[in-house]
Amino acid sequence: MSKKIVSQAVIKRLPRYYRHLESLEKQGIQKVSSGTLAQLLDITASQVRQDFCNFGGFGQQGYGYDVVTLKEELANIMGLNKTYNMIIIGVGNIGRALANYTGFKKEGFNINAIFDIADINTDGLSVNFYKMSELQNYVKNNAVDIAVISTQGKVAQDVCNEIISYGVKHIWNFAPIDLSVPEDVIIENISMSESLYVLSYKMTNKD
Amino acid sequence: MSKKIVSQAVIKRLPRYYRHLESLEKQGIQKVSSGTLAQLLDITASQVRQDFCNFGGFGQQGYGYDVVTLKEELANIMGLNKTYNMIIIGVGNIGRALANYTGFKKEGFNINAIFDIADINTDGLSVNFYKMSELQNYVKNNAVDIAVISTQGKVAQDVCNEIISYGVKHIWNFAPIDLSVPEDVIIENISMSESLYVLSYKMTNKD
DNA sequence: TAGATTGTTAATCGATTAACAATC
DNA sequence: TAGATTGTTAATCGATTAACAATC
Repeated sequence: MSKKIVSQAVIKRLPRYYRHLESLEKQGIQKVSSGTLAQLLDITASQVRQDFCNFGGFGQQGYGYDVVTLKEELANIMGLNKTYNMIIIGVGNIGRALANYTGFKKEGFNINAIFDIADINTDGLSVNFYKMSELQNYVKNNAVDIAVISTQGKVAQDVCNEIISYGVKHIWNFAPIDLSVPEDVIIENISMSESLYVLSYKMTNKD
Repeated sequence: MSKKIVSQAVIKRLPRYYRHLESLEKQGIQKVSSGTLAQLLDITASQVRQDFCNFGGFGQQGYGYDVVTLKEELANIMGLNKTYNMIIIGVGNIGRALANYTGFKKEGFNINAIFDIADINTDGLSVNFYKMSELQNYVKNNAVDIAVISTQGKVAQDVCNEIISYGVKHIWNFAPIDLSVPEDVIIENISMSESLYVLSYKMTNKD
């Protein structure tokens, strides 16, 4: 059965809903209305209901949404109930930060290894380090659901091609480049410089 | 004179155009057509021309766009021809990575100081460290165009309020929270977890 | 029951795409 | 001149907002 295609705009709001629901849960709040969620996300109540309607609707007329249930539904939709094995390629500042960040683990994202071309300073690195030459062998012997690319831009495409050739299908890309990948490979880009330039744009063009 | 309002979607594409133009320039390519740019960004040529038309249009019929000129125009539009004084608040993994990253400097983004509540390990930190108690005084005596918030989510709103009270007007937020700010404060959010969850969504829902 | 609030359809708004005259 | 390609208007498509019957 083919699901309705959910728009990119909706998908990007899901993590925000989730975050606010976590916070409501922590505050011991049991139910929430589309109006309240709308205020929290700074969108309209109509949009909140439309968004959830994409997935079937989780509310109850006259009551609203049960916080825990809605949170769990969103976790399922986003695949946060699963475990992911990840590796990082590129031990720059970002690679190092990601390797040492423990926050993703509680949602099932495990960072198992970090790779670089060069022998690097592994002081204070809380993940096993390997040389790039060991990558192929590593991927052969270990599950790798997601490869994080945190290399410099100029080598990112080569690294990307290499890991895809080893069978990795999902890439989280921090390198400042638009990577080309085959149709069946899923890629998500995050770019600090793009974000900073947008800030700079806003500063330069305030009304 | 009030400028035409440029949509968020267009603004987000500007850094990508810029990046590809830098690359074309480096390759020694002098002119580029909307069609070629469209291929590079994986959008339509029509959209490329519409985007530039928002700012007046920089091309020449029958020829295309001059790479260097277009790049410079976009730099001006995004405010990359200026210098920004920045401080970082929060010496976690991300704060540390940003402090040590030197790549933004060449576009005029200078990171001058980094703050934290606690006395932290300043080994390998390439930016001056201060305690939060010194923040007010620092802001009084030094220009701060942009404050980067890289604290934990739970203290981010307090930190945000504090720096705004000292007169800082522009915030680059890495904390996983939707900050409330006065109307005249400009904020740009970047969220790793949101990006990772979008990836996880795509993996879970590949049609 | 009366009030609240959802799910969903219809209306509106805005962004993307198509088309083409202008012109280099 | 002929071919290429822009800038811009019009058409289409998609996302957001409004409205309201259903119902808890």
